[in-house]
Amino acid sequence: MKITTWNINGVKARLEGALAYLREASPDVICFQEIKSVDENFPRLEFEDAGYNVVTHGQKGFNGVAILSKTPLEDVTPRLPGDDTDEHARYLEATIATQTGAVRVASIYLPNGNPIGTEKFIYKQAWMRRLYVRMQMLRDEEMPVVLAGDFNIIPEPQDAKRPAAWVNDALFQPESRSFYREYLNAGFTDALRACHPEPDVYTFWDYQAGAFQKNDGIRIDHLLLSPQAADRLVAAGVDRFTRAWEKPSDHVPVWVDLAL
DNA sequence: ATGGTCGATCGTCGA
Repeated sequence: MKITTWNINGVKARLEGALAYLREASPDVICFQEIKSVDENFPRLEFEDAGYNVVTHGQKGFNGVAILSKTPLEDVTPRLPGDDTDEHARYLEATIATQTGAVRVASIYLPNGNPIGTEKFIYKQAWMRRLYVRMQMLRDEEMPVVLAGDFNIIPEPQDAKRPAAWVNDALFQPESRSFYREYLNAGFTDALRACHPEPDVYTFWDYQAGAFQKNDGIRIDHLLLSPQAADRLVAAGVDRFTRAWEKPSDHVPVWVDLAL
């Protein structure tokens, strides 16, 4: 079972590219972030025609997440618990039946948090703390869980071509990296790093300054597996070829293959 | 040092 995450940076701008990717890669499940669309304007029919069930949690102008699955999505719950005043559309969970049972999947768009020293970084830290609480709950349910999304965290220096360029960025702050380590220490597995210990594994290249041509990237899109999912880990990878397409997203799809 | 790129939306924010 192939589960993919992709920050598409606007579903309207990326519709043709996203449909082309689904035809080519044919993931069983794909989690989108930054759909930048309200639910009513999401091109649901186009994705349904491509063979996917669709659930969205959108908002006007920015943010917004979605989960698409070849098989039905059940127990769909938007919003990360822990702050009823948080209006950002950044989190969506759903359950998908498998041959051996079920897998719980979350599409996550963790706050960017820049610039540091502002409310935005405070909000990011609170959000990371709320996610940690939710992850402990999910882990304790002892079922396969996949947290898939744009975490906006560069976990280690090896996850950036030029780590020194990010030392004042919210994505590489000690607080951000510390939360990521807490997620791993809570029992979750970084699927991509587990399968690819080599250097130069990136998922995002800025649109500016020819970053992709220079492979000046960072690894910020992650797939975290609960123990029951990690037990079934077969492979993981980055589909960086989409970054060379016309009108690319600045992120590329990251996938995991689980024997579920 | 500045501006450099996108998307949503239509002046400006978010990334």
